[in-house]
Amino acid sequence: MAERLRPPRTQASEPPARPAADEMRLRILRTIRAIPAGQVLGYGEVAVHAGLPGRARLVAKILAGNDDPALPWHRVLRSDGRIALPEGSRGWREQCQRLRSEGVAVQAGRVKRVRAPRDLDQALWGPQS
DNA sequence: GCGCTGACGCGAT
DNA sequence: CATCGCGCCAGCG
Repeated sequence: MAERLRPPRTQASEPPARPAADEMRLRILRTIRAIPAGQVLGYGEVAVHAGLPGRARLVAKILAGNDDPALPWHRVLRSDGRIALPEGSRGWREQCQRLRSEGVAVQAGRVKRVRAPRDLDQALWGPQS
């Protein structure tokens, strides 16, 4: 066999998985659809649950271009519990309303967490205690 | 192929 | 506790 024309990628520390664009897209959408009503999740957390750690901005990108009205996009917030959309914008108001209609307490565009900031991973999943 | 952008995250101030 | 700055990562011109 001929030598490898492809220089070896130094596998010092496992290379981050890079699924195809639509694959990532599907995983992210699937994760968001899995968030139960009345609960919320951060962009970064969605990415992690989708098996795509570090792709919080990709999650945002997907949501920005989403057209599916059935997608519970309103259950996705920033890691600090704040709504990501520009305050006062149409989407912002809509998100507040949708969350409240599910029993989520929203104040000043922010969802109250049950735990300390460090436990967001868990807290975001269960704001209802 | 390069550089800029963005519904982000997190530590520092 | 509010802001700022810098890092990350794909998508897109």
